[in-house]
Amino acid sequence: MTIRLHDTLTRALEPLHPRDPKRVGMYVCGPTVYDFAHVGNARPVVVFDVLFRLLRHVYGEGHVVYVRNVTDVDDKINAAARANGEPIRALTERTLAQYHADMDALGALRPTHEPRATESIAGMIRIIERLIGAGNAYAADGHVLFSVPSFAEYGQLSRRNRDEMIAGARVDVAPYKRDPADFVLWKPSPDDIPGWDSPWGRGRPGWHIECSAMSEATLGPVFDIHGGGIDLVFPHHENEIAQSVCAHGGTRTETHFARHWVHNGFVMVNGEKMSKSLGNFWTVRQLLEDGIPGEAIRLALLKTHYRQPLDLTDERITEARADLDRFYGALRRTPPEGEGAIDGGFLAALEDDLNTPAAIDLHLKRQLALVNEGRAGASAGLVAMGGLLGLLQQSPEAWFKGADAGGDAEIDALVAARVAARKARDFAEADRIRKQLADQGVVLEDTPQGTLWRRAG
RNA sequence: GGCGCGGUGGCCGAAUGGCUAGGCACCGGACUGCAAAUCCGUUUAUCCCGGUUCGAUUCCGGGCCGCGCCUCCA
Repeated sequence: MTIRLHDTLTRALEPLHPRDPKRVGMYVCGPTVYDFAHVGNARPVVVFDVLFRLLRHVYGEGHVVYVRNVTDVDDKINAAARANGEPIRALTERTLAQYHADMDALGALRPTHEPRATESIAGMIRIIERLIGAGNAYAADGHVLFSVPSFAEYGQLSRRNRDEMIAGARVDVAPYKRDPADFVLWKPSPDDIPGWDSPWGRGRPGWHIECSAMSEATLGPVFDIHGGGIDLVFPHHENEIAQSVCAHGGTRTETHFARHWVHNGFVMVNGEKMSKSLGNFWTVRQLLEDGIPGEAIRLALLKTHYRQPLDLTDERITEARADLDRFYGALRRTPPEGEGAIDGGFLAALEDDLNTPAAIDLHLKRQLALVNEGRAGASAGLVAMGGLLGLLQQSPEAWFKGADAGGDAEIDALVAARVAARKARDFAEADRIRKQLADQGVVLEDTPQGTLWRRAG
């Protein structure tokens, strides 16, 4: 079966036919590194990680190139560094390291390439020069601007026309723009702001140009999938298309740039949109520090289809933890042996526009039932299927007992004492110990193979 | 104001022009020294108003509500 993905360009499900099945290319817009990643940043990372895993499964591990950029030059970065009184480079390095740690905790694989904007300036300048040469851009007042009227297809992705945008504009039009819709490719930098020498003087790139340059450098002018959050459709991806298509001497998006556009929906928290003024920003780091396992956050994100709006709530996270308790509980009682087989229905659900809710609640849960039933090979299948979702890859002991081994020996001793009490049919003592452990958040489970324990969330 | 997305049972959440996923929770039962885990069983739905149709939750129109974007917010 072919993978089908919803394409923002056509607003319909489109079969994925890679240009080269030996080299499937995917570009996803990455973080601007000035602050901790919040759950809204985490959703595209997890969603496209699942797509990456699916593509690797279908086309082979070595045949998928996944690129996620790092935006390390940006006016928000400059402002944050100034506010912190720290060098820009220190801020971006520290934030990127934290980003990596957080995304690792969510079980996201590292992309094949992670180009940085600051290391891609030369490529940006080359594209800007090409655009000027082709009549799609012009220098004015130290800036270089993209001429939107020069690109007839402009607005196709977001389905806007220029009249509507001008009517709705809420920002004053800069005097050096020939057309109100024109956007900045390059802008001058004063001495106290990062800048690079260019044919137009010392300056820095506009926001959109970096992705045009980095995707071209890593994937070539035309590649298969471009992804990101739905809020990037306009203006970022619209402008990126204009730049890249025109720089590649073309007119049509799907023949001169990304062939499929995939966008994930917005995230809300406990029924409200996240905002700094409401003080309800859920950073991944904070959730982890609150003791919520990254895998539970990941599962909570994947239990909603990626294009749907997602309301992340405390209850959803609790439910995801309970799900994982069941999965890992079954794997603990029935350890997997050998290579697992991936259920056809499960794979078909993922190939059908990444239907992770169906894959999880229908197929993965059914596989869990098979494990509990004692079906041969079911455990290995469960782990293999989980692997496509980036789930169930740790040992059950690690899941239940946590990385923190402190206190394990003490618990083991109490469990042993209770086992002895039960053997002596001293149930009062056995129950006393159970209660004592329960008060510590430790839940016991007597099985034919012995007594197991776990730390409850 | 313009453009776009969404509104399914207590909660979550797919799918679909008719054959009415699934999960979680709840309740009942089995099992268990007691639990936990597991298994079995019961219950609840398609925002409102029109239209098309033999038949709509699904298609079309209108309304209400929530959300996003409208030049640098994932």
